Amino acid sequence: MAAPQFSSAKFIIDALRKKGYKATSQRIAICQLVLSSREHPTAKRIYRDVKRLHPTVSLATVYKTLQVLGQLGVVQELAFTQGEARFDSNVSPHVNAVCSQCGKVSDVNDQTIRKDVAKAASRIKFTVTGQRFDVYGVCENCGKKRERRA
Amino acid sequence: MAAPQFSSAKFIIDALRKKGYKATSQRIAICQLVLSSREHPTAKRIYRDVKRLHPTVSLATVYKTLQVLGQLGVVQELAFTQGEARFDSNVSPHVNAVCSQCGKVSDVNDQTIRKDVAKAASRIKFTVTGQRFDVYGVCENCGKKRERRA
DNA sequence: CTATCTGCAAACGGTTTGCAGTTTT
DNA sequence: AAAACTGCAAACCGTTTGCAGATAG
Repeated sequence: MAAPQFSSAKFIIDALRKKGYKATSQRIAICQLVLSSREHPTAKRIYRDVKRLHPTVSLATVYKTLQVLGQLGVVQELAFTQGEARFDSNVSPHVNAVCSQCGKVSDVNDQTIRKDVAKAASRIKFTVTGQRFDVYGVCENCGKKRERRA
Repeated sequence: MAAPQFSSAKFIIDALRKKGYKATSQRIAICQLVLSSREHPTAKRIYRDVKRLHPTVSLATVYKTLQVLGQLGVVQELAFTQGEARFDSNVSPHVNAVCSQCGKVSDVNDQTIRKDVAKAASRIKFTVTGQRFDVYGVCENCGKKRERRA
């Protein structure tokens, strides 16, 4: 069974209409950008990128569309202590490795997370709808830069 | 070996001075409240509580003290998509079970998280300084309320 | 005595909202 | 034709900052 083409226009239009949302061209463009990105982009980043296709698009529309994607369950918003939120289209359980030097967020897939979530939930009789697992620190690249300086 | 009395005045004053911070009475009170709480309080909540002892304290002082506690490494700030951040004095790896109905955040300790973090980090050569593991959903209490309604 | 801290009020910045006009269905 | 959406500007709200006076070391 092939994975569905989450970021194909057809798939997106269908998914939107199925839930009663209208498939406007701005919305489709934003969805494609977000769903095809592995960079955990911020709203501003998406805004800049979508302006290439739709120069008049507004940041408000980007935010509204990101909320729609959240409702569709295909994007998770990651709020951070400082600065903007990032939007993650990887919705399956995984680790976000957040570099405090360069800000990059990398996904590390790990099948055991699913079990951890289930175990923790069963211990306190909690019904799970989602999860977030971040590790904070320094990525390989920034670690090397540091060494060179030292 | 007994656990250190993280929330005793003496311990806090020592820890502050050791890092060059002054031990003012407001600061000590805020630290004691945060370090002894298992409720993952918001800044406003701490502000309200500390006002009982220090009626003239300001929200700004609360925020500044929370930053100090972060620097001391004894409190972690948890930013959420909507609403205020919460402050967690449980700094060892654990799961935060966040109820979307009542907003309560419960800790679930789990020794395997430490291993998961190490494993993910080694896979991408990441130097870890901290972590956050949330599960989102409905707590036992709110689940029961739901059942009753149905 | 000096450096740091407090409390106030104003600023900040990311996100949301209200609304008039437009587009989708 | 009705319902939903866009883009704009203003509002919002949690958090941070600048500063004058107070306090700790």
